[in-house]
Amino acid sequence: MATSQPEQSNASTQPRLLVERLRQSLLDGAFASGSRLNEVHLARALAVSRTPLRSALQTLAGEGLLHYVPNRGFTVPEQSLNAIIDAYEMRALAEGLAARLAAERGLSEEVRLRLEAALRAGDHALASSTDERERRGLYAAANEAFHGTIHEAAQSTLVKDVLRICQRVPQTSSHNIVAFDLSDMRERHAAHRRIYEAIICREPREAEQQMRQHVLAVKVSMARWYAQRGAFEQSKLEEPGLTV
Amino acid sequence: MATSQPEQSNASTQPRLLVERLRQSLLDGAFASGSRLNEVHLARALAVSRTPLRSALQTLAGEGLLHYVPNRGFTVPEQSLNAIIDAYEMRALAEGLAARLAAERGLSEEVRLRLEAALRAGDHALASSTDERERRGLYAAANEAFHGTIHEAAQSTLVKDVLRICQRVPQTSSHNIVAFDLSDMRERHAAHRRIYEAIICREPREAEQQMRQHVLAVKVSMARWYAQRGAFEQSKLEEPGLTV
DNA sequence: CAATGACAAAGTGTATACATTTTTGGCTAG
DNA sequence: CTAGCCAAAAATGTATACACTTTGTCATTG
Repeated sequence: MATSQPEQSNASTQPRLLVERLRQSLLDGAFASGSRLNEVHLARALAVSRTPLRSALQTLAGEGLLHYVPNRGFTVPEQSLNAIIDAYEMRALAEGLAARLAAERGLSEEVRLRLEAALRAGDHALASSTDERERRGLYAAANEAFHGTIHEAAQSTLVKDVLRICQRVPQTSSHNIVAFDLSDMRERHAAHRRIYEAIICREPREAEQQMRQHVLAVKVSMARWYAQRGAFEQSKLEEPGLTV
Repeated sequence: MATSQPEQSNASTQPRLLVERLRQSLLDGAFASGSRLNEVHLARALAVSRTPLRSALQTLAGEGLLHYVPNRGFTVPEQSLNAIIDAYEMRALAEGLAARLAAERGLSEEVRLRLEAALRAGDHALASSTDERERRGLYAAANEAFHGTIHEAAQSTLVKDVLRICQRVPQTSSHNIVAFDLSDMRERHAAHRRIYEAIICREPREAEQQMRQHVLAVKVSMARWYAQRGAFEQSKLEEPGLTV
């Protein structure tokens, strides 16, 4: 097939692209929790052969986004409510560290501009009178841009990787803000601004503290939302380790 | 080859075993920092074909233990001194969280016994009059057992994975204690006991605090050691991002 | 009728051939 | 003598065939 294909030579190779696509799908919850991924079917669906697909799956398993059992293939891990809470605790610490490092090391001009752009995008999302659905989309993008920029500003591959791992639980992904109502969003946005100021003023402790509280506040919103939704949508709510 | 081999059917498959072996080698520094891993040579050296080897390499790349560039294969990432420091900061937070979770959730009988065994092993290592080299080995094992047991006790896959990532920097691996002298070891051991007590007494805050301080103390020992050693062994010590 | 064992089907694991890309070494032109 | 280019070699990427393992089904048996 490789010979018959025009091969656009995108500088990126198949496994790399597959990792991206699959990660996105997994975070969007496109695959049922606990389900097995059939290599043959999936390869056909993605129009690649098993080899590059397996490469991608192995990588994702390494990241913890998939679970691998030797002769039984790859499965989508089931997340318990406990795991989601833990993920937020971990994320709060890691994002806090990222903010602290950013404050310690300072922002390059380019990064500072991007951070400010993200804040303005948040302003815009909250000010716009568009429908609820669109506002949510806009704010999610601004939110993701804000956090992503700080992750970069920390200039630590390790911290960035840890944060990626923390967001492997779809419910903690920063572009997933279903749990927010409008007042929540306003509060989050104000927190973003406080964090930004602490970083700009080079106050590491303050930046870390603000960021931690911010993420923990998100945790509470999320937990509240799940408690409400879970109450009538899913009756299998039993400790310990209820799966959502 | 699969057909000619007796195939001991160890319930574990080749890639799995390879991941273990390679991870160990990488953490032990068996491969030069920055070097490229040649798939053909490595496969021959490990007596497997390229396919399972690549599986293992992809997984390790997913963990961040290797760096992968599309048409250029796998390389051992170079660690800057900054990266090592960051790794300790992150590890301090993650281990602290693990200790807190362990204290919150309590220990099963079996885990508690293992933790106590690790402490006794530490006692033994410090009390024994064997030579310096053997003491170091014994203490490293006890240290690893202590921390590893707490990681399990936290009962969080995510926290465990984060900790594994933190230790991908060889210099932060808990079985790597080259930086300790005897008084260091005694101090670390005393800290272990305090952490153990906080967990047993179900005091999450205290456990987290003690663990954090403990890991940060290790960071200082390590940094001191590198500063001394680096002074005469490597002259390329230049900010920023000096590679060790 | 339930339990069990054998067989078939499906799925994963591995080896290998070949395509594509990168690297290397030498050659020529300036 | 150096710079740049071309071809050959080496290394990585992908497809595919086949081996092995698991799983599901059906018939046999207690």
